[in-house]
Amino acid sequence: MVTIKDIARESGYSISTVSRVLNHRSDVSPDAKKKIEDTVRKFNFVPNNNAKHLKQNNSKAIGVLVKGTSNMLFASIVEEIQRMIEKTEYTLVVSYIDEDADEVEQAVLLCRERKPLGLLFLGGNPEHFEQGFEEVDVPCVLVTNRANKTQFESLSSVATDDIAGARCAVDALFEAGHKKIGILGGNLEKSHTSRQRFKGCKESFEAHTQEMNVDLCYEKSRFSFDSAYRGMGRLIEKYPEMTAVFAMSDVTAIGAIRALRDRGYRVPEDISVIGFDGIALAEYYNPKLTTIKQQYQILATRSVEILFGQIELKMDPVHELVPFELVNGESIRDIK
Amino acid sequence: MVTIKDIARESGYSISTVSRVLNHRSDVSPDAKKKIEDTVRKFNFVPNNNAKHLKQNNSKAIGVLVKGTSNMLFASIVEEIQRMIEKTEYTLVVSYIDEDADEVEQAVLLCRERKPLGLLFLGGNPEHFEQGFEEVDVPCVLVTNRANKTQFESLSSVATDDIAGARCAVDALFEAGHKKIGILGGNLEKSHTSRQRFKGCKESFEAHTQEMNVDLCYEKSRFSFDSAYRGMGRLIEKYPEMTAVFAMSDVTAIGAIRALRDRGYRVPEDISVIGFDGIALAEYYNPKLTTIKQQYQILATRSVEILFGQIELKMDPVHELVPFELVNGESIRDIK
DNA sequence: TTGTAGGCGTTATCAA
DNA sequence: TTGATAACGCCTACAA
Repeated sequence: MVTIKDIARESGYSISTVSRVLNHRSDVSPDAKKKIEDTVRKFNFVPNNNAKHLKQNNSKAIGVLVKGTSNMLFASIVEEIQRMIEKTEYTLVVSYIDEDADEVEQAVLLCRERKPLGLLFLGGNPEHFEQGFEEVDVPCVLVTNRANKTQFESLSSVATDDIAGARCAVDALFEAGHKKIGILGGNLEKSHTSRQRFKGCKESFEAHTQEMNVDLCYEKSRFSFDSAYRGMGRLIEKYPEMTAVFAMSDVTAIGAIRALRDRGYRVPEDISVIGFDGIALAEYYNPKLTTIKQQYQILATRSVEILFGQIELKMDPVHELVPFELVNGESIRDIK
Repeated sequence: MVTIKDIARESGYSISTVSRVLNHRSDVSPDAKKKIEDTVRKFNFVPNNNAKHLKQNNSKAIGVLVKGTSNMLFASIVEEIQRMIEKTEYTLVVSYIDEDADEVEQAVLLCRERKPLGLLFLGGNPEHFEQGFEEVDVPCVLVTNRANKTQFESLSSVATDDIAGARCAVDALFEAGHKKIGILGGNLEKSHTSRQRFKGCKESFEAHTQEMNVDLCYEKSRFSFDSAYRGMGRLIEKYPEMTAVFAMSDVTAIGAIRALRDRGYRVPEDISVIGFDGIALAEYYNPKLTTIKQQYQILATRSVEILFGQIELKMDPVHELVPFELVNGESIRDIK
């Protein structure tokens, strides 16, 4: 392994001068700079990160905690974050955890092990932050969930308004004349997102003076194709008069539609389905999914910007909402 | 930050003894062991990885280079690899690169920067390895592509037989009575996978004594929904008599089907489509995709096993084939 | 502008 | 069974 020492020896300068050149500092003569850069290239020298960070005691790493592996929206957001980070000197440490796991626990571990300068939570339960979050001593941004009610000095959030989004989705069903509406969502005890979207559903039901019988119309599933498939099976069995379903994610919607078709229902002719997220797949599916589109690029961009603001400019945490959009596909039938 | 020094002071032992306990060595008295472990717990001490690796000059990291971000098969494989690695003391460094990029270049960089103990290539061009690969001095496994013709001491491969798989796919189309078959695949100059699958197509054409007019029946696209959508548009325009298409991935197939439907063709009534990969989505799509299923779990498991065999047991490289499977969906129509 | 020397947190060698 | 102490590769006062 070639070290800074070798470069010093070969170039005829001292270790410190080499170090200065490596760190692009100004107090070096052009001569020294050139000579040293040449030998660096010649020997293909790359500084040892461990040694560097040992001294500086920081890792220039940004941690990303992704909740749920089948979440295609998160996949797009991660991709976008990656694209932004790779242009900087930071590196990304991505860690996937189960959609029902406690992200704060994982965050504490990640901080201890990798010493990141900041953390991005893709999905996450604001309530989890109430306990244990003190141990996380770096700036964090909760992405796709609001944390405006928490009072942490270092926790920002960038999210879509889940309540309004879900309400908009269910409104769309009511406006198409549907009254018997089922809901296929996550675990209301564990998933804050699901709880928020469920609130939106309730608001819509109330606004349309429609009773909601939760036991009948709500069915729980994870955010994956197969779990949604099974969930939809249970839902249609207990609520066969249903004419429309709000699925709390596009992946869920697709699992649901498959389940319906396998039981002989046509979508949207017999049953309408609306999704949530607006992933790329939505417009390639048959039928094209009508869905609430989260602007994943903006979510990603703003998250990273805010995190860097907190890390480098010591800015105060902010809580932003990113507007959503109702995308009209072919999965809703107007029965008025 | 609490260091090994603090633990030494607080426990009343020396740094060396603490280090011994930390590394589970036997030459420590039970007394010392207990006392030190207690103070470690009390102070929530975690060893500094940088210092550790600086000294040991290894990082216990496994690098994963993923070619193509929209590749859902790779996503599943990565997930599976993650699941395996997280049970070990190794950590994973995942890096996504463009599907047409040079993975060996990236590998060299990754090695220099992170000093991984081994590398997993998800997708990759055996030809790229011919130049520059000497610089990669750690064991590697090429996943989903065969490298049996290369002669590197440290390069294994675990793959599906792309030639046979593609041949099987096109055979299925011929056997359903199709004669005018289009192919939607990758860049034949840059993608080894595409080239292999294309070979399989040719074999099938020959076996069915069918002329292949490449200019007419082949169209190029990237492995993403939107690129496939546009590619299919071009293909159907230049070859409107086509009754069946072999899409070189399921994602491609879905983009293609959307393109066909948007132009008024029904699948499979008017045009049959067969995919490749067998991703989860395939059986949730409408129509269910007929496809060549790659066994991603086995691919992932064997890759990791082989890599560890090379790293820890200094085993020789091996080149394995994992069997594929024709999954019958609803996207092919029998026109005999 | 350059060089010397000390230290970052850990492991490993050697002597006690 | 323990404890000094010298590395590991780099950065950074401070001195020249």
